[in-house]
Amino acid sequence: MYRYLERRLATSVARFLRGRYGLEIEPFAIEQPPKPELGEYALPLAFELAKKLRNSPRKIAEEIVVGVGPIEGFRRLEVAGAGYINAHVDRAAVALALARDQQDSDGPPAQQKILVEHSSINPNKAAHVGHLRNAILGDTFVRLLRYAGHTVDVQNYIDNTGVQVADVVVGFLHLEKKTRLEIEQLARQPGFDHYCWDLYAKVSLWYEEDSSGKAIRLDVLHQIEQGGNDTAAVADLISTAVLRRHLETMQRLDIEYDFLPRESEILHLRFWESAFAKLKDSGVLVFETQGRNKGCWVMRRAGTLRPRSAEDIEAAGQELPEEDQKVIVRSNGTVGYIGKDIAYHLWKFGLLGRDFGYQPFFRYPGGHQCWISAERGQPEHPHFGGVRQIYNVIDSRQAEAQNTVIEALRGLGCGEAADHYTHFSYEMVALTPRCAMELGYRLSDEEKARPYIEVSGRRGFGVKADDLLDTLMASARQEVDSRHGQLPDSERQEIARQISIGALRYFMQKYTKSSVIAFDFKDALSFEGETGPYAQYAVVRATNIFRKGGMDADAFANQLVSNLTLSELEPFLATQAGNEIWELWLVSAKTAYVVEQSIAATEPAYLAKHVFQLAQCFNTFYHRHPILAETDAAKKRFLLATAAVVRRELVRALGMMGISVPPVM
RNA sequence: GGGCGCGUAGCUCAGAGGAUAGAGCAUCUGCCUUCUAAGCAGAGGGUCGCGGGUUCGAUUCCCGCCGCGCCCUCCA
Repeated sequence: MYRYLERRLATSVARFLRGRYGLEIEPFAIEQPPKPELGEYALPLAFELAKKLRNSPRKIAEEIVVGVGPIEGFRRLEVAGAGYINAHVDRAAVALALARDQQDSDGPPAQQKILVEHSSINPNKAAHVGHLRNAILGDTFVRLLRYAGHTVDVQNYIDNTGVQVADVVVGFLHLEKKTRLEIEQLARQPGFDHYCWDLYAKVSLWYEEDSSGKAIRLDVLHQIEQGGNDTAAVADLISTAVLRRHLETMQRLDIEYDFLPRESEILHLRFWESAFAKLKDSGVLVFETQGRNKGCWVMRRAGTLRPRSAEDIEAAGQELPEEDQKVIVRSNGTVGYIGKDIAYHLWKFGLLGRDFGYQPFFRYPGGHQCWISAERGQPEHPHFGGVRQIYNVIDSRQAEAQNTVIEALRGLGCGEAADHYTHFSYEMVALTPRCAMELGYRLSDEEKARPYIEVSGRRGFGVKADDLLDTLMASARQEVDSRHGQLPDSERQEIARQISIGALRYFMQKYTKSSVIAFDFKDALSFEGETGPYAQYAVVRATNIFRKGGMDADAFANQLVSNLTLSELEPFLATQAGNEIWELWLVSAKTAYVVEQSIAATEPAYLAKHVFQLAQCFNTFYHRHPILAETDAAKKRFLLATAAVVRRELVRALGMMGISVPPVM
């Protein structure tokens, strides 16, 4: 609604500017005035035009206000300040449309499938807070896209043949001298991923102390990549068990996947062969015959194409400077991970000419089936890949690698695919020095002085996802017990679960992507202020009003759709006194607009801010208007309608954040 | 050295050409006989890293510095 009116306003003003002055200056800025009584939209347009039209901003604004004439859905335009044009909407009409839950119709959404890749955790140890940020951002983005009407496939890429898995295999076979049977037994234990966490740190330490380690690692890695041997079997056993643990951890947060493509299939189904041929033919890859990278197939690293003078290019010829090279195929003939990634992404866009086999892997309690790649799959399976648009939720440290893959696609003549390849880049989760010390890690003086310290799997340094969830759960449970001791244990448990998830998911989404999260238990465990539970609590309060009043909140909201009339809203919104409550309706009307912004900017934090604003406005309203005590029947109905609509929008927006609301708190 | 990002209140962060720079936490002062205080109201707290430039207007855009982080391996 908000978005729709903004467009209508822009079109009308643009039409006038064209007709009256012959000006084409769309798009122009449309912002929100600082106070509700100043209207819903503000155009600073006249300031810009002042010089062009040789007139004062105020005069121009007046001319525009008079000239544009009436716009459907708007009460009036007026000049304010030194030359702002403020637009006032027809409040009651907007509110009625909102109460009726009328969605802006942009025509049918494009039914093109979108592919979102997120999580992609190395299956060699337990997931940590950094992985949680990735998965939560990715999952919320999926929910946003689905809310906007898109069909989305969720993929979680599994690097089950890389060095990280090899390291843990080295740990089991060479350090702990475990047999395959013993590893199998361990892998069935509940905390297997946590066991691997410690083992991985132990192996990393051992490499530093024992120089023979690196050679063993290389040998193990080669055997894993090759497949069809005992070492590879052990690696598969370990990575599959850890993967299951990761899926279970994410399940705790209501995060599910559709498909798990594995690197082992990318290798064994020879995806690279097809990609390599294309890359050579198109000249994206060149064979280096001298210098450091002699004998390798290399390509230009993304971001190194600097504008150079003609002479420079002449002198350098076709040569790619060594520092701008990225090795894709090593001199021993093996492929690096960017090469595999290029092949994988050609598959995503349906440009590779090969496909995975598919096997069912994990069934979620709701019945949803998650598939995994296989060399020989089932004949019947859903179709994955071959999409037109993709989003990769990968942290910013891989920006250059991601851009290199995009440039490879472009170089292959797949510009269309490259344009629809979005690296959903976000900053890492680090620990505050205080948090690191609380966890018992020794820090150097230099580290203590830093604002944050990077998590390191190699050092076993970080906060494990399950541990954080457990801590949050215990803390929430304590709060629930202190308030609702009379409720049965299972109910208290479920409420605590919802609150702990709400706290965690909100925490991970309230920061913008470009901000490093310096993790601290104090902030993450907070249930007050700008947090998930704050927003959940606002909904619970709204629910309570209806319950105490002998009504059902959802039923009431549903009735409004057909029941409510313009004349019931008009008297309470069109007045000065209505400003404060109108703000609540206005913020509620913005949900669709915020969703659009969040998707366009790949920024879930916009949605989190919106949720908080809604909850905050509602709490103020709640405090100022004792609804059930209201004696004026018409006013009471209006206040109830307000509560019902805000509640609906809050539940909806929280749902997109993957946060559900308990019945009581 | 090159690339990317960050620097805003004591702390953690929003804001990205426009109206008086915001929020949460922390500190202090009030408010539970009321639809639940996981809440509300209020107070203090700012040379928006520094210096230039563009503009009617810059915390926001451009340039140059300074500080911090990440990436730049025939690792993934």
